[in-house]
Amino acid sequence: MEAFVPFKSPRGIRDLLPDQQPLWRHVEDVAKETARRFGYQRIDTPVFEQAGLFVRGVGQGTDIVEKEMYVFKDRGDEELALRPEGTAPVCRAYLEHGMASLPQPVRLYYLSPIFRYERPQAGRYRQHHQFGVEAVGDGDAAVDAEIIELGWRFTQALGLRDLTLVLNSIGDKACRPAYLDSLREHYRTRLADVCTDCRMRYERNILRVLDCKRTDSKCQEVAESAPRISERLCDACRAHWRQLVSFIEALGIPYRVNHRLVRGLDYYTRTVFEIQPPDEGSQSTILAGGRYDGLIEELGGRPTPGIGFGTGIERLVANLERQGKETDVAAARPDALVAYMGAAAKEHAIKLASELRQQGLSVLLAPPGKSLKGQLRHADALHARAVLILGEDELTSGTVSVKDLATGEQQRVERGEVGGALLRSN
RNA sequence: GUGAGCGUGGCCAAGCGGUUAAGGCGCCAGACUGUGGCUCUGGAGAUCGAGGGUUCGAAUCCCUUCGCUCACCCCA
Repeated sequence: MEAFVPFKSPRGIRDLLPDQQPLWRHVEDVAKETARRFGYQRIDTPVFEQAGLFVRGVGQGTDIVEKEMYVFKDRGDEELALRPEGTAPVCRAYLEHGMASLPQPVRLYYLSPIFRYERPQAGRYRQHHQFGVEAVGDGDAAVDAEIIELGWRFTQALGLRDLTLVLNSIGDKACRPAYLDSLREHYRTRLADVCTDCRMRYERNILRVLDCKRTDSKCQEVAESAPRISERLCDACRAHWRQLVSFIEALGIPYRVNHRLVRGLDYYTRTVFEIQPPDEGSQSTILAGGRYDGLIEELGGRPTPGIGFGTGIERLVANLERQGKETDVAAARPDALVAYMGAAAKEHAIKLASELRQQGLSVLLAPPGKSLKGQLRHADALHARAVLILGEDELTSGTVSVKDLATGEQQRVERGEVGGALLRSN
């Protein structure tokens, strides 16, 4: 017989307790409001999709697909996957619902859970939540600027300080292949100087050697001396990039160009960007995104440009807490607790609580078997504003004793007047 | 997947080989019978993550395992 082990939440997956709700609601409210101002509409896609959507969209060789997806078969033997990122499902919905026939670009946002089978760590969980924004159907740099501005305004509205916007362009089908060749050429003769991870990246995804952070080998040196993609962009990509930078400057958003910024998902083209907090955490990136002009086509649609970003609520909240952000939202307090004495009063108490709730008040019934003193203590512990007392005296006179817990004042009120009295004192 | 640190009641936390495992918070109750918050008193609640070993004796030492945390990889 196995010893009984109490259940726990799965590894890397946590509860969001009542204490933390106000700050979370605040972040979500700011997200919704920012999206509204920019004309983005909410979309909710399912928590799971056909696994193939991500294999196709995100890329066969990516870590997300290769080792981080929660995949399972349903009873009909369909291969499904818990959503490991937000963009591919939105693009799937764009195609599935014929959004190509809507005015372009289609501006969408979502707030949804994301699942990745990773080793949990500070700011990283197997289930996390993203606020994501996508503009599909317009390849103009003005849309890049709009998306980036949306992300920037969002973080500013939350009150996050000292953030850095980092920009780069990684080219497109026209210019990237040649660049990758020159990058490979640069590394070919220097593989011995570089870490084992970089040697692996050299084989698997050469672009990623650029964002190696190791300092115990010559990776930094080799990466710095590598050819820069910004100098190898084709005319179209270069023009796009120049426009984007001028728009960002016109908007007065501070930014830094990092020619070594690349992103891990296969679908990115041209613009990639991140917003990073000041402290040098390892997974500190708070918001990240880019353009994905080939994705819709990859998913079976007509060639359609798109751009978007995702931002992790857990990381936003962590940064807000680190900044000492107060949860200014008052914790939910019951308006009243109904205390009663004796079996006869209990039924009246239940009815009274019910009536008051129907008037819109937040009302709790005292727990059974407690003395009046105990019931008052209970009310105090729950931060109730008032206690309504029903005892023999009140029953015979058809009244209720209303005690205000802040002032300690108590008065008899006609049974029918209680709701009004409470509403007035709120 | 790799490496390191840590696992004592709901939470925080002493103890570091030797009688019934401190304390604080929280919870429950009492302090003259229908009255809170302060104070005082009392109470419930721990097989010291689990399994094995060393020892006369282990929460304390060793091994294994699970979990948590942090870092790497990668990512929000």
